[in-house]
Amino acid sequence: MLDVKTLRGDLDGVAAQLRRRGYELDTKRYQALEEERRTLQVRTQELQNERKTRSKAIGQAKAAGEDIQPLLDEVSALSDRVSEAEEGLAAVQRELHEIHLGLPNLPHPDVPDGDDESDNVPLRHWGEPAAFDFTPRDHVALGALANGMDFEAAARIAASRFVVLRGPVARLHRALAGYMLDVHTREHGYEEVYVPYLVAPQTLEGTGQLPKFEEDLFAVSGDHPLYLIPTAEVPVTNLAGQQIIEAAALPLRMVAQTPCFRSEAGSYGKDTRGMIRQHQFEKVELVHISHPERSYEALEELTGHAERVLRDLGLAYRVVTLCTGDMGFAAAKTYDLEVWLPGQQAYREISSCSNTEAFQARRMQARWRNPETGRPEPVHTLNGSGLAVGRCLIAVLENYQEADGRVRLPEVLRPYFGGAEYLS
RNA sequence: GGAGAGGUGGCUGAGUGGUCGAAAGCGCCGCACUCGAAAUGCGGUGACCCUUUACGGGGUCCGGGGGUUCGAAUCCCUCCCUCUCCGCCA
Repeated sequence: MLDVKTLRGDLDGVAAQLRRRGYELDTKRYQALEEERRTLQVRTQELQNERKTRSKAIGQAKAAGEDIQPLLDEVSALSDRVSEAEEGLAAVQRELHEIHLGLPNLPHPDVPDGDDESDNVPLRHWGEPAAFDFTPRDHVALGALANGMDFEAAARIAASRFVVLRGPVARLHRALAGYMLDVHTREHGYEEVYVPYLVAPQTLEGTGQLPKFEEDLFAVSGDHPLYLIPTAEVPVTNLAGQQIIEAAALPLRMVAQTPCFRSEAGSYGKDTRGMIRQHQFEKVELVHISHPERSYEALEELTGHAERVLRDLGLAYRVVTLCTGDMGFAAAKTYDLEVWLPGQQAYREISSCSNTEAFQARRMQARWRNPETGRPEPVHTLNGSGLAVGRCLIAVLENYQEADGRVRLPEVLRPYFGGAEYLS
């Protein structure tokens, strides 16, 4: 949610910034609604004040043993007028609130303009795409070779866009997640958290998935309206929701490994082969709850923490700054990490690190106490994959394959395999 | 799943349908006392929103929602949550 004070004070400025990311705000309608709201609110509060004062007087008169009937007659109609005013105000406020919930975040000034991913700006590279003296297989072929990746079984017991991993491949998957958690908790100072995978609608509203993107989610049938989380960002960031955090406690850094569930509606033709785009995948997620003035330093740090994993694994990657048109709804600035996949001869997204500034914090009322003002103010929230485990599995398989189809293990993963050099 | 108890400010915990955003204690902040600290005394100390250049003024909030009433923390309905006992279970 944007700051309503900014919206009121600089509506055209806000509209211009939203236009950068392709969002057209109807400023005339907004202005009109806002004026209506102001009038109604002032009027409503006056009426409430009158009712309060008069009711108090009745109480006093009664206590004094006076006849209160004349007073009662006098206020009899007032109550209805108050309710009427309250309802009118509530309706306008609901309408404004809906608009507010639908507005995407403002892009940071540094974010390049653009329409889609082709306008993203590469920032830096690390490592060189692996050279093979044979034609590298993709992960589907490698997985089949090891009898460790079974899409048919998954389709049989669930649906397409699921996978069953077996044996060494399943173990590699677990090792990757374990390794990431170990690095982030031991060396980067994150607190490991275990969170619900089903969350309430207001939680998804807090991070921005609802109300606009319900079609991307899986809802669960039952007595409670619950959704499967599309990312651990949702439950973990919301841990700060409805809280007032003392300044000394900032920043909070949390890491969680969770499955992520996405309906992938609207991506029917895309990445149908293999594990690239699944309805369920595992991710190790990093979340920062930051002091507002330090959130951009935090974004660099967080991105660095995700990069660290790729470097440790010896995987070539690049960092790109997303353009205004490719950024997520809640983000003010996003870096994507793209790993080299020999099977596709392309860099593919493996992590996305964003600063949402106060956008999510306002929605979920995540605040800190500013010692300078003594008042609660919104924190800044950041999140990033550190990393997407499924895609990381693909990257390791494809980058570490040898001519005979065997897969060598990156040094840092060998302790998770009893020191073995090869996956088996 | 069955039976019962309860959800009040940072915490503990009072609260009669009427001047209650709410006693008291603790905690925290300021001041006084002190060389300093402790103890003590005095004062202050919730969130959200509207309005105002400012000083200030006003409204809402006692788990959520709805109702009764001139007036609801207090009465009624409903949902959620917590605790205790029983059952069941990883």
